[in-house]
Amino acid sequence: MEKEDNKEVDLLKLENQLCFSIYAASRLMTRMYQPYLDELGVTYPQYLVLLILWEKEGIGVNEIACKLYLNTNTVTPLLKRMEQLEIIERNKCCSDERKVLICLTERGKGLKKIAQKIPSSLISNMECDLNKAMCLKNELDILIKQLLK
Amino acid sequence: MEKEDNKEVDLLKLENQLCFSIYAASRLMTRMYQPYLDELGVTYPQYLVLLILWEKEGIGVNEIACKLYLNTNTVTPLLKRMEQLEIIERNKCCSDERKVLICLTERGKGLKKIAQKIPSSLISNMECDLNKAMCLKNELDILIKQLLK
DNA sequence: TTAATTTGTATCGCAAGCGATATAATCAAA
DNA sequence: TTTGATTATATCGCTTGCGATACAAATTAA
Repeated sequence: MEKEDNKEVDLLKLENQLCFSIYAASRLMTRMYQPYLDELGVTYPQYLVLLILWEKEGIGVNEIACKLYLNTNTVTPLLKRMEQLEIIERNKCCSDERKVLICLTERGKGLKKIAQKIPSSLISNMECDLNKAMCLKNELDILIKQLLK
Repeated sequence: MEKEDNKEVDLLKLENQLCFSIYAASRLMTRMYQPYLDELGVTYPQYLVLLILWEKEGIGVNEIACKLYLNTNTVTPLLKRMEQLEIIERNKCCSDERKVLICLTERGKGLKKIAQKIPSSLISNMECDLNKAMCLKNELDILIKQLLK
């Protein structure tokens, strides 16, 4: 009985929260990226948009939002800021006037070359075991799938 | 030579970013907490502050910020909002007038009872393997230690 | 004791992130 | 074809989150 109670109490400790570990790791990771992002002149979410666009251009706002698991009302102003920075272009789709298609500018394309070194720099920088990192990523991806259900 | 290039390109794909998995998992986790937090009438970071205060009261702003790996300029307004909600009290420390000591109000203490069920609800809700979850948490905590260096 | 430094919080400005809502274009149905 | 529903994006208001800066209390050095 009392054990049960203690168990409940333990589960409410900050140090036992999986959720907090994810939350903290996320912010600390972004901080680790900061110097590289400064070099690119973008923020972390903007960098994620670039990753998508470097793979495939001419996609809609919603497709970007889906890939990032973000709401469109987060992505819309994000993209507008990137347009201001002249990294991307936003053009109405001819066949469907509701859609806004996102493309890279030459500047946006050019940033890819600078970004190439980021992943390897980070890996060597924090001397992490690549296998362990991949393992961690797999477990997180499983969790994400669960959370999306 | 060409293989090397492809490798670089692959590392720049969104789907291969450990960082993105952490970032996405973090936001999706918070969304999972949302209904429970609504019941408490607090946000997720505010909930984390409560977890700390339920363990130990009368601590300073900086101590809270350190535990959460947040900057004090994030925590200060957060605490002010919690004061507005009458969940906590902010009182100047007698022995050191610079310090602001944070305590729970009766209301803040009372929320703990409602929160007790959150961890177990979440666990059963997303039918996750507790061992796997703990394993994931351990790996994240190792990562966090690395990032804090 | 006075001056310089450190410490603890707070303020400002900006970029997310999201719930709620709005708006226009498209599609479906009557 | 006109009405109603759906889709795609945008706007609003609020809370983080953080870099830069400010400021007062406390500590140290002189």
